[in-house]
Amino acid sequence: MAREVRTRFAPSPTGDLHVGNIRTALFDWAYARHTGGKLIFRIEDTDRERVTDEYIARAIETLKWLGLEWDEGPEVGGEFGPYLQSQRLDIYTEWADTFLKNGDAYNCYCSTEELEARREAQRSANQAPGYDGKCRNLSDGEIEKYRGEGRKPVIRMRMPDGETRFNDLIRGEVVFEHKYVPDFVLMRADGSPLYTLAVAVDDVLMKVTHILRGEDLLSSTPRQIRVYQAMGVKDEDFPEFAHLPFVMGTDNTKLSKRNGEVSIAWYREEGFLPEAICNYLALLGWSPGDDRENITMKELVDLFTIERVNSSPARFDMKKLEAINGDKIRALSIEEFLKRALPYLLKEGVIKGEASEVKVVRDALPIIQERIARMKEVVPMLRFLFVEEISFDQESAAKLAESDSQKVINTAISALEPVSNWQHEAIEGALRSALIDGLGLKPRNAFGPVRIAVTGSHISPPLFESMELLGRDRSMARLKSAVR
RNA sequence: GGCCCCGUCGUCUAGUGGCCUAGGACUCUGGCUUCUCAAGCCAGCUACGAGGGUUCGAAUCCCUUCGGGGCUGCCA
Repeated sequence: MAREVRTRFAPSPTGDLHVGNIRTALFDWAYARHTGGKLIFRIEDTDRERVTDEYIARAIETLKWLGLEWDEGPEVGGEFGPYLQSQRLDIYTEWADTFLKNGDAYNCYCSTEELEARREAQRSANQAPGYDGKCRNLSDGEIEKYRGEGRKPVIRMRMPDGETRFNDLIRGEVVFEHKYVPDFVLMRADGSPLYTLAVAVDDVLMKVTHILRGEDLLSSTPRQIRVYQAMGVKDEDFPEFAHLPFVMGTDNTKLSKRNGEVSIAWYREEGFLPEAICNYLALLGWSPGDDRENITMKELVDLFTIERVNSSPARFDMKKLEAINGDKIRALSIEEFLKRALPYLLKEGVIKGEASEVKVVRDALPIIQERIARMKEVVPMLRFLFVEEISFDQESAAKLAESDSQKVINTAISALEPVSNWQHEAIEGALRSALIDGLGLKPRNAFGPVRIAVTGSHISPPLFESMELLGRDRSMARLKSAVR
């Protein structure tokens, strides 16, 4: 009875994969891994006007970056391929013909304009809009007449009377009366299949056992089930459905550009770690059941069950993602941190990638590791180490020009001249005795001007370590050039 | 309009009739620490949408209601 679990992630890449897509992919992946089953990655590109090769390639890249490896699909193949629906057109045609032959489906000659007009009439008569079944039982004469007019038919599925009842793993039993499920189109007049046909055929042929997908597809489920039935699949062989709650934007509307970035590519550029994105997304609609929140991918796999998935929608919260990202960054080893930080520094031109630069970066990472929430922040944090001339923002420049600041810097220069052992302890010792003990300043007022002179900003990594990393010559030069 | 789904702190959630004077995390506020910024630590604010039942007892069960969302396509 225990058939192997086979889940599938089947996006229709009409753009970059977004937060909602990935949350679904993550759950599909986690469930497959948890059960020791297989994850199938299938591209739903029956609408080739909107799905491009470029988007498909980016979707593949994004999943790989996140570490959501699939067992069957593009690049890896599998015995039930091909995994691009655009390459399976013959299969859909064949099934549509079978449905036609068996009377489960019929040719519909209604034009788009006619349908729209009738829908409008239904609406104004306060009836539920939907196909009225006009072509369900056409006589030979009528068919002849339509053909004579040059009409090309679409293939429409016949919904029988009755109801569809299924057990959603997340929502429990759901019932749809067929009077609210009109006959739907399986194939366009040009012979191209629609989602409703392709998705059901593929799930059956690819032996998918569990369909985890967004709840927006909940009301299309009876149509899928209808296709299974027409294909002759037995009830007990139907896939199980689990409709995941939405991930929404902060303002309670669907997540979009308006209320938070959606594209995973953006999060990557910004410096969110893949494991942080997965960790956070896992918490949107699922929880491990105890107070744990910072979990690894392995723990997610171990703990993930559909039973623990929530049924109510979740709001996406950037702040919390950032908090988790910060935790993940702090958990990185220095080598790993370095590996992940380098691309950002390279991209912004902070370093060219020379070995000497990389060494400086490696030495600097420990002091900034707990100060950043996004990897991209390594750029402003470390830039001062690699520029010839530092620049000041207005506030810092003004602060530096104050006479108190000038006095502090002059004193600091004198105190630092004799320091030959340029280690942060020695630097700190010299500055403390000169500025705190000598001038009687509070640490804050003592080190502030020095910090600005050396790093260019009143916000920086720890001062003494920064000066050590910068080196004696450059540190002194910056102090001196800050004197007016 | 119709059908379907959903409803615990601002947000994500724990909670499946007594362990709940509702726990954790993020955010926010205050404090400690402190060379800035962070990190860390401590404290605080704040929730069972509403109304009826059932029960000795309800966030948990039932009904109604209100609110939010989805679908209603020759998109997926």
